[in-house]
Amino acid sequence: MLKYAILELLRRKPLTGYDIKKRFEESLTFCWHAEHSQIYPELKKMEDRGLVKSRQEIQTSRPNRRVFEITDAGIAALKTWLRTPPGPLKVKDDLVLRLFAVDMMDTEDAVNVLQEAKTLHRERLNAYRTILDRLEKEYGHLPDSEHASLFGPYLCLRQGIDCERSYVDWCDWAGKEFKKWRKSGERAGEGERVDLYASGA
Amino acid sequence: MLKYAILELLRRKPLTGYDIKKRFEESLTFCWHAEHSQIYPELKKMEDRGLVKSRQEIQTSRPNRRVFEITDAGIAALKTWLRTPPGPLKVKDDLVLRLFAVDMMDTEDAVNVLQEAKTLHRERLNAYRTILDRLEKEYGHLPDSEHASLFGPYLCLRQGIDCERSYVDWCDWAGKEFKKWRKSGERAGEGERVDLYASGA
DNA sequence: TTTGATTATGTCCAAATTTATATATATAAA
DNA sequence: TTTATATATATAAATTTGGACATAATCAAA
Repeated sequence: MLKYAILELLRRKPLTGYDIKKRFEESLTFCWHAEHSQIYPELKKMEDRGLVKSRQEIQTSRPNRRVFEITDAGIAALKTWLRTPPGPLKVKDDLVLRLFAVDMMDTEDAVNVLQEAKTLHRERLNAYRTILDRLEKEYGHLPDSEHASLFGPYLCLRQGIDCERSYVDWCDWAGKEFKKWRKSGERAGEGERVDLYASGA
Repeated sequence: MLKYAILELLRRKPLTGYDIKKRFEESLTFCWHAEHSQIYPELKKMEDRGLVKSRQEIQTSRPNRRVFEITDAGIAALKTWLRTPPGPLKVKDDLVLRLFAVDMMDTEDAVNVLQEAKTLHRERLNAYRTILDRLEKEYGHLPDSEHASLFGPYLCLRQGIDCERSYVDWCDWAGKEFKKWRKSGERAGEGERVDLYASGA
């Protein structure tokens, strides 16, 4: 799928691998993620298959950049993909997974982890809001804009914003709830092992 | 990390690979995902390293089950991991990624995709709510429960619930917004290509 | 003013993870 | 009769991660 994520970016503007990586980080973290060591080879493969084409830009101060541009074949491939049914959403959330076993954690560790998560997600939230605000300022109220290609980002950024806000709120709530719980005297590892599921299954 | 996700489940109760897969699907989709073709080999590796141990249960009607149980070494490994800082959250959301290019999609396709997404996420939402409700019925108000190991799930399920509810709402909103937009006459592919970012970068 | 961190570009490779598929068997439910 | 559930094994292919290696400017701190 990485291929299509890249095509969606290139459709808007020619970019280098470096740019693509940054955009994933800055504005698409709520729906995609890739390391640069994956992006560069992928671009190469895509070029071999004619989905993108590239040109070197010679620079003196910085390493030369290779700028990739989408081709007609790339646009066609993107359109085809858009018609295939989406697969399941996959999440790997290290933090929430840890908190599942919060009763085994030191109070300090748990509080820190929640605090850091809150910071991270608030930053993302702000980043998305900033982008959306700027778009609205530059192009007017988005659903009415003449720039059809901005409508998708308008929808998606809102998903990111909603999602991040709910995450931030949850961090707050969970932190408070946890502190109360610890104060009220529960100790790590106490109680029998209990399963989450009713019947033997 | 899969290893730790598994340990978190086994800590509560011995399970087969099949059980583990089901639990991921039923109650942890908002923070973890793995196929059974990944789970079984992982369990084997974990057994080699002494993190879990297993026994065969002979069955006549069904294939024999191999039930895995966490060892002391497994618990120790889990505790150690809990003290390491969480890495970044990674999401691959096929659907949202598609919608980024919603201006290239047929109206019908887009509406369908949003509709299906809504159904899926509402199902998950209900599943999480059901689990939480049952836990509260069985063990009382969770933060006050004597079962310390339920406090983590209490926090995490709420994260899942918040997150899914926000997703469901967004599907509704996005669907309406999209229909309005299409009615108001914007046509696919219209307008110049516009970049999401201000400065050349 | 030297030192270190960050940004801007990438390449390359090994290792680990993950997916996709095929193969089994047997019951029960639709 | 097909599909779903329960229970796995096996293997190839693809994806993804993590880290090392480059280079050079700029920016901030000591």
